[in-house]
Amino acid sequence: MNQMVHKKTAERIRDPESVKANILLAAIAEFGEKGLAGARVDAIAAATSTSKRMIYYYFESKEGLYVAALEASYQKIRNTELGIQLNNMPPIEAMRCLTSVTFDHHLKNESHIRMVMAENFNRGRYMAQGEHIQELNRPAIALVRGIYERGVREGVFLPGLDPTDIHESISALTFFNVSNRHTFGLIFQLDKQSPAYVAARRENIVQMVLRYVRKNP
Amino acid sequence: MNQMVHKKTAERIRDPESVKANILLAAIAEFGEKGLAGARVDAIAAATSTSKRMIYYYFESKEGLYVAALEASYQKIRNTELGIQLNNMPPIEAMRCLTSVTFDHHLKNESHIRMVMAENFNRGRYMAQGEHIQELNRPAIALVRGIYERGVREGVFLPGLDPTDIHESISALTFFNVSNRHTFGLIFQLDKQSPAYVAARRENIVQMVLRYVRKNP
DNA sequence: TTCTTTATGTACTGACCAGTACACAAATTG
DNA sequence: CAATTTGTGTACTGGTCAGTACATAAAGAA
Repeated sequence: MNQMVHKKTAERIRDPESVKANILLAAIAEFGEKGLAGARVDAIAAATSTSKRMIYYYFESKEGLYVAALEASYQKIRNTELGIQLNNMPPIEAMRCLTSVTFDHHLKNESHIRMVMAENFNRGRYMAQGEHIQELNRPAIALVRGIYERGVREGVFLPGLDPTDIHESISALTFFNVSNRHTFGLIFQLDKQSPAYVAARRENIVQMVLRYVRKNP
Repeated sequence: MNQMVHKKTAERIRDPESVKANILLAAIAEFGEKGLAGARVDAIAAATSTSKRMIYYYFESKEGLYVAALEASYQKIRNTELGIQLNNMPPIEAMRCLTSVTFDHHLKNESHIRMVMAENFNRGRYMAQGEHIQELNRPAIALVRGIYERGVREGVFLPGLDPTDIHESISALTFFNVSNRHTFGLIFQLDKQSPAYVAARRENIVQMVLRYVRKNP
């Protein structure tokens, strides 16, 4: 056996909440980079200011940590979301703005996109275990619905469309632009990072959404 | 040491090509299910009619097998592709048909979708090593371009659009419908497998594409 | 103060798993 | 027919890694 040598000095100051938050940040980075199977608990521990022991103390298991990290990632993205006021724009402008901002938002948050990719690869097994991830996302629909219904009332949007469906299309187009850029870029020899490409693609997606919802003049 | 007991009877018949093909099928299944990091070479071996030894004999390493499986998956999908003739339809019908068939094709080939998801999660690192994956996909663009240019000539499509961009949008909408159905379905409480949902979503995507390319009457 | 609960660090273990050593058989070539 | 090349199976190994045993300190309760 050997002697444990603990620092008696250096006054370990306790702060459970910040330790947990610290672990979660490292976990999001690692899981986002490597996925559930590829991630290493030791690597996460090394990236924290604490030890592997604490990961198991607070999160039980690698899977437990993954669920918490997934939830934290959704929480984080929710907080940094669209601070813009769309209600005082005319509906068409608002829809254009929403789409364009969503496009940029996805581009700027690759790490979250990768968490979502990873979880879909797991067929949503772990997200189903998270308690309140679902509510975190509902507001997105409310946003689209608000704009859409206003547009219908004002007679500029085609009635009878489904806001959830519109949201899904916006998500699909903007998410894929980040998630699949590697294979797509390789196959079609596109530099998907170039400002010219990004600007063109953003505008094409905006047009696609607008032509879908707009009532023909 | 111990004695190797080989069957001298039972006449091992050699057929390298079919052994390789057999391994690749098992590899696509395993990598598609678990991803590169999650896949187990032993599991792949167990699913073949041969042994782990042969995997290393023919493919060098787990990564080597992964690259080959990815390529084989693209090859496979290419072979089962759209056998329909679109050239004798009017452009609008042809575009509707292409989109709708692509939608169903993606739904029917989850395994390939998952390989592509996995590879994008790897940031395309391995696909870049494959020799001819890229050419395998070019025909898809040619198809869209053909229909689009015909539509422009006949005056029913808006000129000035980019066929690659149209293809990307069709891919995004139909790919996302499969790739992200788990998280999306969970968040918005949709039964994305129900025939009613599938039919509605297919039609909405078709409309979205058509309204994008069509010249307004 | 003493007891209990909460929080923390270090070193280890046992399972798992990519890759290999060894043996050898079947086909091919000379 | 050798001799060589190609193909195949079995059993093992060395490293990796999720999870834990043990020890103990800080904070709070009694």
